[in-house]
Amino acid sequence: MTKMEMQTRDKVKKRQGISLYYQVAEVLREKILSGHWRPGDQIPTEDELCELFQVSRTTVRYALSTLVSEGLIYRKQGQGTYVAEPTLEQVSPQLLGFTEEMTQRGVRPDSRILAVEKVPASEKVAEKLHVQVGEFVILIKRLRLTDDEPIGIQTAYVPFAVCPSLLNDDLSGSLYALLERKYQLHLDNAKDTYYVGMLRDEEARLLEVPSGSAAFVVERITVTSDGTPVEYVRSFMRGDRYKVSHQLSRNKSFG
Amino acid sequence: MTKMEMQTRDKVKKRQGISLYYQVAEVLREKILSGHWRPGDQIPTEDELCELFQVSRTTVRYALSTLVSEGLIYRKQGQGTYVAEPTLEQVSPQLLGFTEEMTQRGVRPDSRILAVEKVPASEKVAEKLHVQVGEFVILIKRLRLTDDEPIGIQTAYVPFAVCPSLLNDDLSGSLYALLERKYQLHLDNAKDTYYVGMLRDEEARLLEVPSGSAAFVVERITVTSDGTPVEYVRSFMRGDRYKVSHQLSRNKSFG
DNA sequence: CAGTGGTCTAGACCACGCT
DNA sequence: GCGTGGTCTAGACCACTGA
Repeated sequence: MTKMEMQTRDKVKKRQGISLYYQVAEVLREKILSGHWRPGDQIPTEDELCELFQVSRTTVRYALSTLVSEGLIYRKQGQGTYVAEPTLEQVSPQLLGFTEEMTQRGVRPDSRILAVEKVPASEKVAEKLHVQVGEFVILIKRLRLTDDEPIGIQTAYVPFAVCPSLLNDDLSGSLYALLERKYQLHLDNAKDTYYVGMLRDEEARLLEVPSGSAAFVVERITVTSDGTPVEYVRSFMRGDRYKVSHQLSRNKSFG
Repeated sequence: MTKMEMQTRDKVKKRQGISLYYQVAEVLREKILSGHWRPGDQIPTEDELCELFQVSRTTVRYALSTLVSEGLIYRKQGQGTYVAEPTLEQVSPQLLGFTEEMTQRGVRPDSRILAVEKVPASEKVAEKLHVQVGEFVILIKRLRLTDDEPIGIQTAYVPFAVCPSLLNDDLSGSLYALLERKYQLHLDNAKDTYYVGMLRDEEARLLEVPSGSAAFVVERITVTSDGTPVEYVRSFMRGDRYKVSHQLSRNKSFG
C-alpha cells in the first residue's frame, strides 16, 4: 500500500481561537471521510505531518490521538499510521452525538442550522431538563445530513444557565464536542427512547420525502457526571434510511 | 473540598521497562480505587504531581489522560482535577423476551400462535443463524398481545438442530424460558436492530390498524455463551403504541 | 489578581518491525 | 541499519476560574 500524499500545504495557523491540533485533526478527518484516503492506506508519518502543517510533533500526535479515539485511524509501532476500516454499525451502548456516530459509521456528517433561539421552557422540556417552566433554554434545530443527503431533523434544548454563550458558538458541528471542550461538561450517560412518528409537511420537505412519511424518532436526555440534565433532544430521522442497533446481555450482572 | 496530599514521595524511575506515565497513573489509580481519595476530591495539581514524581508535566498529563479515559477523574479548566463519581450501574441493557419484557413493564402478556413449522432456511435466515441455506429451522409466528390488545407480530427462527422437539412444545408462553429450562441453552446476549417498516394487509388486520400503517420493527439475533446463534426473530410492533428505551454511557477516550 | 488546566515548541532517546 | 511510532524533557504562553 503506497503512502498517501498530502496535495496541499494546508494552512493551520491561529485561526481565531481554534487550536492547532484540532485543525490538523479536522483536515485529516476530512481526507478520510471524503474517501481521499481509504481504509488500509498508510497516512503520512508524524514527521511528515509536522513538516506539512508546520507544527510540532506533540501537536501532530495529539491530533492523531483524537482520531484514534474516534476509530478513524490506528497506529502500528515501527510501521506507520493507517486508515481504519469504517465501523459498519453502532453496536456498543456508547453515547455518541450525531457527528460522532456518523463518523464512526464511516459516513460524512454535516448539518444546516434551521434555528438557534433562546426560548422559555415548555412544560415538557422543563420536565425533561429539570428546570422551571418558563426558564430560558437554548433551542437548536438542525437539519442533519450524511454524505450530503438529508437524514434527520434534530431539535435540541440546553438550559441557558448551563452554557449562556452557546448562542454565539459555531453550532454547525458537534454539540457534544462544544459541551465537553468549551464548556467543560462531563457528559456521562443518556437515555434514548425510540418510536415511530409522522413527518409533517415542512419536515418532510426538508428531508426530501413524501409528506406523511414515517419517521424513526429518537428522544434523548443527556446528563453529566453529577446527574444534571444538560440536553434534551428529539430527532426525526428518515424512516426509510435510519436504523439503530444495540447489544443486549442476558446476565443479571451477578446471578 | 480540600486538596488531597500525597503522603509518600513515590518512586517512579526506570522500573525495568515500565513507562513513567504508566507508573504515575498506577499510583494515582490506586489512591482512588482504595478510597484514599474520594469522589469529588481535588487531586494534586499537575505542577505538584510533577514535583512529587519528579517527571515532566507532559508525562503527568499523559498519565492523567489515561485516568480520564477510564472515567476515574475529570478536569476543570481553571480549577483543578477531581475524582469522578463511580459509575453506578454500567450494566448493559438487559436481554428480555417479550413475555419477560411486558411483565417487567407491568402489563399482561399473551400470544396467539399463527404458525409453527419446520422449514428450510432462506438465504437471509441462514446468514443470521449461521446455518446452511436449506437447512431446517423452526419457524414460530405469533401474534403478541398486552392486556388483550394486539401489539405486534413476531416471527422467530430457531435452528432445528438446536431443539428438534420444539415443535411439540407449548409455545404460547415464553420461548426464552423454554430454551433455557428445557433445552438448557445458556442465552448470553443479543443484537437488536430497530427501524421503521410498513404493515401489509394481513398484518395490519391482525393488529387492528389501518393497512399501510407504520410499524416499529425489531430484529434480534440471540446467541448463547459459546457464540452459537439460536434465535433470529423479526417483530413488527404497532408503531402507534410501541417504544423502546436504552441507557447509553459515555466513555471518552481522549480529548 | 494568582492559580489552574489547555496548548504548543524543539528538541531527545527508546522500542519496535522491517529488510 | 533505518524508519516508524512511543516516551520524555524543560521550558513557554494562553484561557479560564475564583477570590
